[in-house]
Amino acid sequence: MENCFAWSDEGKDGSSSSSLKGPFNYIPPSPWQSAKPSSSSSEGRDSTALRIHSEAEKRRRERINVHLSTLRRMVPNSAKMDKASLLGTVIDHLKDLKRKAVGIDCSIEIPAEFNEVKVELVDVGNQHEFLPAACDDKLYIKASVCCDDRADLFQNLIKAFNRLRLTTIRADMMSLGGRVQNVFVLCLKDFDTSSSVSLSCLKRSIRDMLDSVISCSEVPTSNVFSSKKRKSKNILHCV
Amino acid sequence: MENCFAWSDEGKDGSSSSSLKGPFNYIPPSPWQSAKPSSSSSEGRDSTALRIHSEAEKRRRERINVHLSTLRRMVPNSAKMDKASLLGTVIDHLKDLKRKAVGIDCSIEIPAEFNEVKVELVDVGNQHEFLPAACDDKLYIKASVCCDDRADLFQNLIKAFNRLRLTTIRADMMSLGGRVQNVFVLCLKDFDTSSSVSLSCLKRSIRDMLDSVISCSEVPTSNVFSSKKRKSKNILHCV
DNA sequence: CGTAACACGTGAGGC
DNA sequence: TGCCTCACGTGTTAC
Repeated sequence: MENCFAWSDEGKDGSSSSSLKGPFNYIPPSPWQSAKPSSSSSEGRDSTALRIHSEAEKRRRERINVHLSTLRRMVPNSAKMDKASLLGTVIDHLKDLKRKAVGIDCSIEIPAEFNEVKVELVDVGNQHEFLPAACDDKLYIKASVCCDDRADLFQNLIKAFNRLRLTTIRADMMSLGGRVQNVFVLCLKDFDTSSSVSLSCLKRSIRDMLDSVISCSEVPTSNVFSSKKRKSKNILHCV
Repeated sequence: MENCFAWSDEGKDGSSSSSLKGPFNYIPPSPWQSAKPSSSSSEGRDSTALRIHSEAEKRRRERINVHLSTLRRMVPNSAKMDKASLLGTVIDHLKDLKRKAVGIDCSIEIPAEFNEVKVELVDVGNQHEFLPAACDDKLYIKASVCCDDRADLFQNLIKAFNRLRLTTIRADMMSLGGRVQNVFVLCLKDFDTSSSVSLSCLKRSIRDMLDSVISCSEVPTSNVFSSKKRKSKNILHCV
């Protein structure tokens, strides 16, 4: 329904068919002899110009709306939002992500007193609407553990990740008073997005694995960081 | 364009009133006696309705455009971009930041063979057009050093930051083969955005300070990480 | 009935 | 000149 007024679509033939345009009954100055290009053909040309103009405008609107739809897919809970609100939340997300991107929001926190294991999917974009953690056949997972510091903890965790075919992309760590908080970003490569693998099942496997690693009661022979080092780390992260 | 011919839309009142629309030269039925509400006021009411309708539409457009302007300020080089392209770059930035936010892009790299000091302002938003690193009177700076690992390096750096009244927000570190790469996010609080402080001067101060700290030739008594620890870190960051 | 949101076609102005 | 972008007013639909 691009142009319901496009009666003489190509406009080649002298179609007086054009007549009706607009809601009102007008005899719009139809191109009487459209075959004749010049002379008094300003009318026919105008209608053609108007047509291609409105079509171009439609294309422009569509281009914008496609991008808006993409943005709508990228920010959560934005379905049924009007355009202005959508852009508003996009702005908020952008600010938020800019702060996150440089670590200002300090997502890694002081190690808690109690042991804790967390596993969550990492939302990396828009490729898969209901599978936001997948991107380019890679699934990203964030796993964090908080427990007593042990010398072997770190490599045990890495080994366990490898056993689950998870690649460690990045690790943040913070140690304080014999407690340690580790945050890992893991990557599951060659992830088949069409498979019916249960993500919650995968998450549970990782969680169980982490639980077993940190509850493995080895002697806390020595902390990872020397006391001197730990002292300097105390200065850190207090913002 | 479902029904472009829907002139007698609701068809309630026999309003041919709506008449003027479109580009044709009509004397728009101005509210002759606007004081008189009813009677044969379908004309006046319609024109009033049309007016508030167009005003509301104008407000809606403005709301959207305000947000677009904000977005334009938030993404670089987007002045003089048309709306569609602007939204496209916003989408790209959003994807990019989402990846950065979770550390997938692994901005911290393997320590290089040569010593290196980098200082850069952190772009955190839109508050100040030509001062993107400032936000809520805070100036954020990212400083990274790459040098030989020494036991005292870390706290010396922290102390030096404190001397410059810089708060350490976050520290990433990676050690490999006796070399260390540290990345700090620093915050300069109560930053007066209206002052004529030269940012390049501030950056130079920080850079000079870092240079002097890492070139201070103390004996590399012991590395920060134990060899066991370093081994496990080698597994890391290889993606 | 009002209100709000959207798509549409069109005039204006910039290369 | 022609194409592109934008703002505008309007028709239409949904609550």
